[in-house]
Amino acid sequence: MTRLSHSRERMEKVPTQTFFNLPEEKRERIIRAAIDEFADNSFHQASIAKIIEQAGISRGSFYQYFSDIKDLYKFIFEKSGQEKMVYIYDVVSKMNELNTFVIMKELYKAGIRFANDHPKLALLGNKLYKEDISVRNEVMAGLEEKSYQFYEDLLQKGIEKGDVDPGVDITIASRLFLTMNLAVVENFLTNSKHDHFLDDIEGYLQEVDKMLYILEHGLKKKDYE
Amino acid sequence: MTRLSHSRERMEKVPTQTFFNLPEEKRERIIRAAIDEFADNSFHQASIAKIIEQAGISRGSFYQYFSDIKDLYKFIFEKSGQEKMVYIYDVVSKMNELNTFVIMKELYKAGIRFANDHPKLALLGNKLYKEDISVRNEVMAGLEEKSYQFYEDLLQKGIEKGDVDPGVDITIASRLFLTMNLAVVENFLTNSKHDHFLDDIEGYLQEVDKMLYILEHGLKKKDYE
Amino acid sequence: MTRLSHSRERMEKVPTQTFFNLPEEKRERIIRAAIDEFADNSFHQASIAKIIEQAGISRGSFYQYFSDIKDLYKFIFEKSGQEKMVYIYDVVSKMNELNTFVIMKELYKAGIRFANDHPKLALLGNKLYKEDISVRNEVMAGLEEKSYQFYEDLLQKGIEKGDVDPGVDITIASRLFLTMNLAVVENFLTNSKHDHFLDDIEGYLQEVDKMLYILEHGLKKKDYE
Amino acid sequence: MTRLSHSRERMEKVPTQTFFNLPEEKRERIIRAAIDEFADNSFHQASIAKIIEQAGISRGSFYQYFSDIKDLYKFIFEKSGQEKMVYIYDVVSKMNELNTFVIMKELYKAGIRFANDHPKLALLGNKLYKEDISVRNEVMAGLEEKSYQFYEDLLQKGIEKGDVDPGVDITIASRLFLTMNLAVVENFLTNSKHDHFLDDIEGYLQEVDKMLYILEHGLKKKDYE
DNA sequence: GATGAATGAGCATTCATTCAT
DNA sequence: AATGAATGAATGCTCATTCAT
Repeated sequence: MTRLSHSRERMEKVPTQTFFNLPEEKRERIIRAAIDEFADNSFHQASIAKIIEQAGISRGSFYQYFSDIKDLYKFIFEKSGQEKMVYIYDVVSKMNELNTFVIMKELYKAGIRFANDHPKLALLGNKLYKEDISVRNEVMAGLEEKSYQFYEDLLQKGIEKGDVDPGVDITIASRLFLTMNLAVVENFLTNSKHDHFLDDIEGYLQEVDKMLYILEHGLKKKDYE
Repeated sequence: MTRLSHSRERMEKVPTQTFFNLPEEKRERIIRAAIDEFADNSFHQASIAKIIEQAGISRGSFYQYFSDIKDLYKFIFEKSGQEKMVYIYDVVSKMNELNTFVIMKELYKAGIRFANDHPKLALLGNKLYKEDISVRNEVMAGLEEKSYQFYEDLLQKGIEKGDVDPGVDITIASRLFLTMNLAVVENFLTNSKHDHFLDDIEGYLQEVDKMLYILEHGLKKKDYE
Repeated sequence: MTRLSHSRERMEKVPTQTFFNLPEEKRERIIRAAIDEFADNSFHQASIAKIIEQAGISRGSFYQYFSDIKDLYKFIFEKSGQEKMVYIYDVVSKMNELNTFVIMKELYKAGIRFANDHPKLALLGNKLYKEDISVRNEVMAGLEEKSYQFYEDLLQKGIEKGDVDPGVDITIASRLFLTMNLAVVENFLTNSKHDHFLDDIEGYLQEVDKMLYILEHGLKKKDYE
Repeated sequence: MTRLSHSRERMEKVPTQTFFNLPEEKRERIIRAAIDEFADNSFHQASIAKIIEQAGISRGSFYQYFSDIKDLYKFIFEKSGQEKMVYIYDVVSKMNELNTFVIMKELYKAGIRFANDHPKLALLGNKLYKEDISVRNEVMAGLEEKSYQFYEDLLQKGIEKGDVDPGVDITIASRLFLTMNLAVVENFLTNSKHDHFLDDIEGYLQEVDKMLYILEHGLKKKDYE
């Protein structure tokens, strides 16, 4: 199990070096076409034909850059993750100073901003979470675990700081947190497409507040009220 | 002429009458094959070829029973819904008497029991919620709205009963509730497949309790502790 | 060659006696359905499925009445021919007395009236003339020859009477005559469908006169004018 | 970006560029197979399977050349039209000088010669005129009108020249002319297939003369004779 | 490195015909 | 005599992948 790395060593680079040697303009065209296709279709529905057509490259070239469509999917997904990191990073850097629920709110906000600036990347990412576990495992390759770990750490620190109820199950809470995050982004994307009430992103963030209120305080009526 | 109108009056049934005229054993075989296929594949991935092969019927026969694969999908989904209702009904009948959070818990439990007894049906139902909105609309035909309405009513009554914090946004909470329910079932199915710690369903229900604890009390540390 | 009748003797009746034993209402329903289908579709496009559906009979029954769709086609075509005869008969009975070109005109008129009263039968008949020679031979079984013979006789008598130019080739003229007749009916059916200028059939007959004028006098400018 | 627009500008060609890039021998094989199939079958009866089998190409290749069978049909029909033009052109170039009935005769002769040299193309063309109006419109796309216009112009000029009886209805006469032309070619093809009396095309042209005699002088007995 | 033609297994769907009841 | 379920060959079409140039 520790020797997973063994099989990795022998793998060819994906995408191939050829792809990275491409003039940037062309490489970008391919990436853009792939993003469009993966944002519009599920992994299995996505078609190489559409991508190469929109990118304006030949069928043969595609296979010189990627061994199959999964390679491309992985690559795009990783790129998207890096892009998202830019939005998350600010929050992470302040994780120790701030109150846990403030951090949560900021994380949600970061997610919304990312979705606002890069709707297709956000869509694509959300789509992946709906894929079959087998697809997810192949494409994300353990990255999902990392996400959970991140949220678990956040909650653990929250307990230590005295913000979070130590009675909660951290594993479960982290899953809940991630699920809600996805739902929030999905909801945002749906609404922004139909463009009602979304002239300003701030308005939408208020909706998010309501959801976070529930996450923070629960649904139960407070006795002291 | 009277005859003609007779046959005309009969609405085109889906599946066809032919299907219902089949000997039960054969009909069941087809249903089982369809459930297997839809539990393993997304709507678009599911293939008629696999279904007829497993069911042991001819290509032509399939089309004498169903006008296309969507018909079959719809039929299976409705059947699944009816089956699930059996599990839900008990809870619904006691909805007025019980505390809202107890009801929620019972609803989650019912979902788990359904998933335990009919894992493939549960899987298939969960899969549908991950399909594209267009697929969902075609197959569910507004049933999704009904689900949300059900939860909204539950919460509204909860507020009236004094169980639920009137400050929460009901729409958002109901979505959260449904999303979590799906996540719970998905989690159960995943774990029960890998069969660790799930020798008894009761053990798993304790996990659910933890999730519901969060939903009820939130993540925030209680000051009065 | 004279013994064609030999192979005929051993043939089973088409349609079967069973068909003729049917209650008239049902038999008519089948005939009507067949006419509709054959008026809308070419021989090869016509589908048994549509006919039995519209007629409200079972698949099995169809094959108890007709050995295949060709049988039905033949039967319908013959019936149509008999119906048309009703319109032609008047003219034929006066063939000896009248001027040949008057007869021609009356024949065209009879064709138009038949098409007006039974548009579907006329359509179906015209369609048959557009079918492949192989289809035509199978379905009409020499009836086409009879038509030509009829026109040839008419022209021959016309020559004898002194109406028709004895210099014309009768065989060719009869073909021309039949072709034009088909064109006239087709034109009528097309126009009556789009229903302009066809409130009265008389208006249309004037158009026919123009065509017959050409047939009678030719296109050449008359010197004595 | 300039690249992208480049590929976009290129209209989608039918057949595709791929088809035209093919080695001539292969392209010819496909064309020949298509002509055979369309000469033997109606538009709806014609099958891709037969064409690719005879042409010796794969199913997939077919769809790389043509988007569907209609594309191929159109292409073959246009090619056939161009080929026919070669035969017509001589006559057209002399249209002003010659007597109208001489032109007609030459046009008929050109049609026969075309049918003699390219019997399958002629057959296929004739077949198309028998197709449903919907098929004709899709494939010919208004070309039919042009044919009628051509004949109408011929007749109009004939009247002006003093050749043609100004009393005739040009529209009707042009239709008659086209219909007869089709009948003549059809007749020729039928006879040449059964190969009696057609050892020399000249013999057949005499038959045509007889038909044109009728078209010119009409069927009526000339009084001045 | 780039190309794009070739491939064939795969898909859903239709249909005339048979045959046991 | 009537039924209608079963069949499977045939249809058009898509697609990821290979490979010679």
